[in-house]
Amino acid sequence: MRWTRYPLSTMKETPAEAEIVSHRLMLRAGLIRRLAAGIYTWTTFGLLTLRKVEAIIREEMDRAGAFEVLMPAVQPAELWQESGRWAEYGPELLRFTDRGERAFVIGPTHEEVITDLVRRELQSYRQLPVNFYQIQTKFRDEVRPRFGVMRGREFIMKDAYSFHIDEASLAEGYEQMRVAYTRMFTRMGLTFRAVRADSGAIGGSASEEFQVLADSGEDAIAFSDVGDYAANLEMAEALAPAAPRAPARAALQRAETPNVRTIAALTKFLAVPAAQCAKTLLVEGASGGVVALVLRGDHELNAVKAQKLPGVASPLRMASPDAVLAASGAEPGYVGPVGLACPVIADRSAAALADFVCGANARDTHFTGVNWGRDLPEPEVADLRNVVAGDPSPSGQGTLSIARGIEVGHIFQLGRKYSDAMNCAVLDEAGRSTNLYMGCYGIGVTRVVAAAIEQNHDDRGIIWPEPIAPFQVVLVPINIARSQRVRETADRLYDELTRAGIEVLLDDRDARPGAKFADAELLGIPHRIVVGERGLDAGKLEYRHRRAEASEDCPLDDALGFLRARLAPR
RNA sequence: CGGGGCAUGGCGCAGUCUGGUAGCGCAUCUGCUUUGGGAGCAGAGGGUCGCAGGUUCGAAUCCUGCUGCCCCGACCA
Repeated sequence: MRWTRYPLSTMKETPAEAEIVSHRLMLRAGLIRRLAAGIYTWTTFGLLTLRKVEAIIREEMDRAGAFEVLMPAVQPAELWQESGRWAEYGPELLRFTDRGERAFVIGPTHEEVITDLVRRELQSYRQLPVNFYQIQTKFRDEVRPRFGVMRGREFIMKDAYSFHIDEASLAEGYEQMRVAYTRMFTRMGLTFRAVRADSGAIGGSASEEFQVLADSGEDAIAFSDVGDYAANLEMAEALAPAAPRAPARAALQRAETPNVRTIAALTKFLAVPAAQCAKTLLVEGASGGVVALVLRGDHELNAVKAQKLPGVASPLRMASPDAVLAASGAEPGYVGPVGLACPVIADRSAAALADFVCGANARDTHFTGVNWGRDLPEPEVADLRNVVAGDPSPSGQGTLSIARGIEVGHIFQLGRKYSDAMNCAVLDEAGRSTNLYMGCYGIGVTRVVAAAIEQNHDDRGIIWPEPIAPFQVVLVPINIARSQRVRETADRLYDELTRAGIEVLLDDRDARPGAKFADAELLGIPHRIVVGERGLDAGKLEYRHRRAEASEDCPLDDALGFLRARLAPR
């Protein structure tokens, strides 16, 4: 493509609304333009990448044996009333009526429509299992759309729904999707993890999120350096320390600690490591009263784990300062498990402490040399904390790292929720009507593009992973208006590379070199060839990969061969 | 939904407090010069100042209402 004939406009300045890198770069590079809150136009240029992502998804879904369909964006309310979600779904569901006052929704997802289709079309277990997918525009009236296309209201999603005669078949279908997703994101050149997720309200036995790793991600995930264990931080189990608790050596002593209310202050004041301190949090109990949760000083409470404990109120609520005073006799900052009347639950690591430091339940006082079993009863033990980097993996292999991720895909075993509600059944081998088991599998297609940028950029612009780059090569002729030699060489190269099937953007604008370089870097095209008088004199072109620090020479008479050796196979 | 903020040419902003000719940078167009890291000079085009009322001789500016958008907290692809 010749730049001067292409509807592409870049921006030097960033629109004020753009908060995160991918949003800024997508606007500056001209991939998207905003129409309304959370609603964007994809430009001709932006579509190049979007279509590549879609193509990879299609190929892998087809390879996995799924069948593409295209369902309507507009759906009748009756289906949603039948599934029960008309009432369950909140204001995120965009509802409207047509001229005949009939109620409709704009689909945020398509379980109802596909279930309706399948119950009409399939009659026999012989037609199963089957998986239908589509790539289609969805609408969710998000409370707070933000970050451009990352959390838009209108977005493109690949959603797939599989149907099975029994749970074993569902598990197989689910596993096939897991494999397909892994192939897709690998092919897109993204660094990602399949993460165990809380199957949550939807229910079902299994659920995994596919998270693209990026520092700006909204989700924290823990993953092992050995094997493929990965889980949401809330879900990752913190194992008990491998070593048994050390024997008590120190004597229980009372220490004056005026105005020392935090672990940080305590470690300084008494010159003890945080890992030798116990912090005691009082939370509301399930049936009134309070419960003491004891953690090591260097650990954080995991609210999801805590509120799952039978004695603890769910959702988790911290006890009020008054309740803390009433239960412990001290204000927050001096609470400790010694002599507490309320139930005490210790994190596995805290329970393994010996000779530890904790609050003495009296103002300006702590205990040192505290030991479970000797100075206070052995506590109830539970997993209460967030895992931290370096913890052993719950899989038993390797140690954990913590990273941030962007959720780009989610696969679920739904079970029979929709087939029961909507009476979606076939006849089984015995001729009995049987409701089907369902799986559902989503990918945020538009979000994938944003996530790819979040993961792959520098301060100059985007750095596209090659498989989803809008162009493979950018040709930058220097001083094209003056030098006929440069122009002719660039034209010839452009024709040659294009004929060879390479996607080339020729920057044939009469612009200064600096402006062209800056734009090429902003657009993030992986391979750059510079044509200039300087090089031509020496029979050379100049090549540089978008990630490379420096340029290298490229032979003028074999640019094609030179490039082919560097382009990713398609 | 609760809290805060913004709305002035395509983009980024000043002007609003203290009413009086609508301005700056970038971008765009023309000409000349320039050409290896976002050029210089000269000129040009482009704005119902979010919308509707009101106050006033006069409103971007003051008052009222509305709308749109952005940012901070509970979900999701």
